[in-house]
Amino acid sequence: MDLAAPPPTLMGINAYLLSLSGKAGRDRVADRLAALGLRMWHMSVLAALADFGPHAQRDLSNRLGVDPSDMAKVIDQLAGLGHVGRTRDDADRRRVLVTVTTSGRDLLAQLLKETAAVDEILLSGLTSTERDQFHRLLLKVFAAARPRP
Amino acid sequence: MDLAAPPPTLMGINAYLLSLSGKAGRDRVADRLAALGLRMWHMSVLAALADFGPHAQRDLSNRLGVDPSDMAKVIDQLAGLGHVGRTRDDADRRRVLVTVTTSGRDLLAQLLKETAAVDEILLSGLTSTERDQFHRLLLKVFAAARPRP
DNA sequence: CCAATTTCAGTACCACTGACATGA
DNA sequence: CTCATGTCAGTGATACTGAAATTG
Repeated sequence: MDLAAPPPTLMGINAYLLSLSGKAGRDRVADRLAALGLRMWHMSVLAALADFGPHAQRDLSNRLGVDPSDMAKVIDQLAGLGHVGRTRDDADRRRVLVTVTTSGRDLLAQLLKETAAVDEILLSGLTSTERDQFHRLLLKVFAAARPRP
Repeated sequence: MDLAAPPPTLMGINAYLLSLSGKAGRDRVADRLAALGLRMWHMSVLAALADFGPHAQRDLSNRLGVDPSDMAKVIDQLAGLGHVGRTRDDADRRRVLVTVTTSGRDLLAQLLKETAAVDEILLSGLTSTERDQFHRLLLKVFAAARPRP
């Protein structure tokens, strides 16, 4: 008996496979980003700002599904490194307008290379056609899994 | 601008999609199992015992990728509920032989129904053909993601 | 004496909760 | 006064670390 083989019963459960594959992927990304003192949320914030422009801090939390309490720390660190700028909104001075800097865009490009390398590992067993299929289906699963009302 | 839309840049990263979808699936399973006072590892242990027969505790840890320190607690709880039996191995008295009981098998069947319900949610956006495709590809991704030497 | 297995206590990390200050 | 926003300290769950006890 192969003592390393996973139980066939569990291999039939998509939630189980998804959960462990996701954790493995997250850990691999985390390892690579830890060398830069960053985590996945830092990349998410930079991507949201690059894609959609300046955000109020709360809008960033909503879009990325991150707790506002944690978002404060992430923005703090990115601002300290000069990757984002933080200015009070003149129209509504409760709001903090967060914008990405040039160095932030450069950092994002670097982080995307790291995640691409992880993707290459995760999808190493798939052909080019299968990778396209998987990504297309995973987007649908992501959309169905996300809503947590 | 849709303030809820996720950044397109992130939607291109499989590791990101996998990580969040996996977490969402794990949370949904956890919610359903929490009502029974159980977690995903309890189900994993029962499945391994049902599929492969009795295990030494350490072999269970290796097969499922769970820390031996945590496995002790999981086995303790399952034994307390009468779902597994624990006996010292006569051949090597350092080892504890864990076996699944009838009530353990019944519990496993019940837990599998819960995970099937979660799978139904996660795959709700996919056709029958797409579900087969996704599961087949996810198995390959799982195999590539698992090894953490 | 050294290695393997199980067990326990302590640590680190992450996500969330609740309370507070500021401002609309 | 009320509501929204941002900030901070604390909590709970999870995973790992290190050491002790038992046995080979």
